[in-house]
Amino acid sequence: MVGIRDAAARTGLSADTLRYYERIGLIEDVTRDGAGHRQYGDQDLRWLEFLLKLRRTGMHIHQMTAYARLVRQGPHTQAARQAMLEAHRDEVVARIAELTEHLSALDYKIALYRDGGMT
Amino acid sequence: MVGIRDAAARTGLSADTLRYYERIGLIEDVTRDGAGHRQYGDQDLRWLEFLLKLRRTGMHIHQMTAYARLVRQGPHTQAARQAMLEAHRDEVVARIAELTEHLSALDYKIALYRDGGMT
DNA sequence: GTAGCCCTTGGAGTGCGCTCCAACGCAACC
DNA sequence: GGTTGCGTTGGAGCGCACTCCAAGGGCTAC
Repeated sequence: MVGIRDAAARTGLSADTLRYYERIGLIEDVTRDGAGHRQYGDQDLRWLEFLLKLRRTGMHIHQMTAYARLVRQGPHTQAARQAMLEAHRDEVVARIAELTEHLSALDYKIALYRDGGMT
Repeated sequence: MVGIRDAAARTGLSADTLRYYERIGLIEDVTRDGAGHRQYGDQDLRWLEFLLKLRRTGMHIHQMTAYARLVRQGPHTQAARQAMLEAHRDEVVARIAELTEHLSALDYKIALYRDGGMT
């Protein structure tokens, strides 16, 4: 069990963002210590790391809250969750393809500069 | 020479965005017809397509305006422009690597759902 | 000449994802 | 018991990249 400061340091999110994520329902209500301070367990940290992966691959916050809601609703939402992840996966694949394509254009332009062919 | 509507259609940007890009100095003042309407030439369209590539690879608007400013200043800024593009290229490569890495995590999770291993 | 349409402008508004703030609480240490 | 330090809350503010709006101008068709 770690405080919000440590949870922030471990996940790379800010303490403000952790509180924000809780507010919008991305994280289930975190347990509190005697002073009312949040205490994050291993499960919380793993969930946060997973959320961060979704976020860093461009999933929108509202989709993430939808996914989180499904998780909370229990095992009968597995198929829906799987479908969400698969749809997102396809978007990530497409994004990688787009970046790779534009990268060649960028490389081509850089080569022109290197050859002194640009004015 | 095409009007703003056609330029928007061809580049995939909106007419509003084209005017916005001009306002912030991303595009040099576009020539106008008798009625004061913008007319985009081939060179303008090629420049817009290049801007769009930078944008779609995650370059920030203010970096793009910096690049545009260098182009306007003439040939003696070639080295600076090349450096900007190379730095951006490195970011794109890093971004692709990150996406690819997170993609495996996503695939792993999807496989768990497929095997019925998730609750 | 008037209706319809597309364009112009400056400026305000929007949605996203945080980020910051003031006011306060509690616990520990001197 | 005062100070320090870390946390709490609700709500306001921010930066980005557009996006929309009202008011108006000019061309074309009828």
